[in-house]
Amino acid sequence: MPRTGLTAAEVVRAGAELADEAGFGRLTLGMVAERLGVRPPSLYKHVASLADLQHRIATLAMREMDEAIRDAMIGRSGRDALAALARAVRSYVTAHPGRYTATVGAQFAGPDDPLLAASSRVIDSFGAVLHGYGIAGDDLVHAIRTLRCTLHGFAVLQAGSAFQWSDDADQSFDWLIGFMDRGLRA
Amino acid sequence: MPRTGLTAAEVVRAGAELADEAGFGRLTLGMVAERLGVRPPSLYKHVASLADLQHRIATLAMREMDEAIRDAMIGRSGRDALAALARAVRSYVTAHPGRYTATVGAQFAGPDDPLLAASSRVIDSFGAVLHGYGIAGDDLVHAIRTLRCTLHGFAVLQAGSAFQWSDDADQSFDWLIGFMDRGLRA
DNA sequence: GCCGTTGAGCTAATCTTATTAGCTATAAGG
DNA sequence: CCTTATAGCTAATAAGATTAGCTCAACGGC
Repeated sequence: MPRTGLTAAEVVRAGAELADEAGFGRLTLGMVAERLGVRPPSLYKHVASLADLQHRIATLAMREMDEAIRDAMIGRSGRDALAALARAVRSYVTAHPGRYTATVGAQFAGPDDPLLAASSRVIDSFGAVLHGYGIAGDDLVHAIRTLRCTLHGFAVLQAGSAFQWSDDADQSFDWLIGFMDRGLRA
Repeated sequence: MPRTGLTAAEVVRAGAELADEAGFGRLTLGMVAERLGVRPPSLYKHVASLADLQHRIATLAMREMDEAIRDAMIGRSGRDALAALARAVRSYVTAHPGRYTATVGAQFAGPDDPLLAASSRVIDSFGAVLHGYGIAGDDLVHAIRTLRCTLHGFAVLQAGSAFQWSDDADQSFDWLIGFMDRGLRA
């Protein structure tokens, strides 16, 4: 019984990879265990349940996406920042559809939920973009929600490969960015 | 063994109601069977599997939403039509979160899939709105996709009750409509 | 009104997966 | 070297989907 020296982080990583490969909805603890070379019950030493693993994958996704967004937005503002943010989201979701899907149904467990913290950081980047558009006050919260809806909608459809977007996907995405840019100019 | 006289439509209806009540992700054949007063295996005389039931619920949702949208849009054009469409979607998703969620991961089974037909009719309404904005040609397909992303994003968040939107939800939704209206004016 | 056929609904059984209980031996600290 | 905490294991339970095969109610033809 050689100790594998597993950590919770490795379990979540394996789960995230499998979610991307097989689809979040098809993720099972058996798959994760096999990938890690252990038996399914052993995973319970690191995560509390399948639901817990799913929640951790969502948290990982939010953190990774936050980082990708921040990297992409450095030194940009206005429409340039908006486009960078949107493209970062698109890249992340395309590369990690399973992880993004984990965030879709995820609920915050409480005020200390790390998923909440990660989500808030992403929202902060939305706010930063809107700052460049001179949006503030009451409008700010409405605009943040609006931006979130739009990008989330794109991301959900992308993650579910619901797009039949033939070869003009890039053009449509550019159109989407222009659409948001116009919409944010009051 | 009194024959219940069940039909596939009734099974789907019961499934849709339960999805709205308990959450799409928690829907089980056992729940549906109990609601209908039969044993779980009996459902297989009407639907092929749980996945089939889920797909049929998605189809029902698309049809119902299509009808709601068409009713709401009658005699309207331009921003008025856009607002009517958006509000119809919002009403439907609020009333039927489980059914809408069924549409999220749904895939088209083929060119004859009734879900495809129902979805196409909804998309037609999107096109009708855009017609009022004078959008045509190459832009039309991009604008349809953009509108779909935005409304789908809102709907997914609404269905998942991911909004903490306190009491200013209506204002935010109005802002969303204004945002789309501005974005569609080229 | 009687008879045969169809199929709706049933019970029993199988399979997959999540999850718990309880054991064991490894690795780390003294 | 010895103690102890615990990672990982096997065995067992439970929920849920699904299949096999039975039975009898309803319907059409006579």
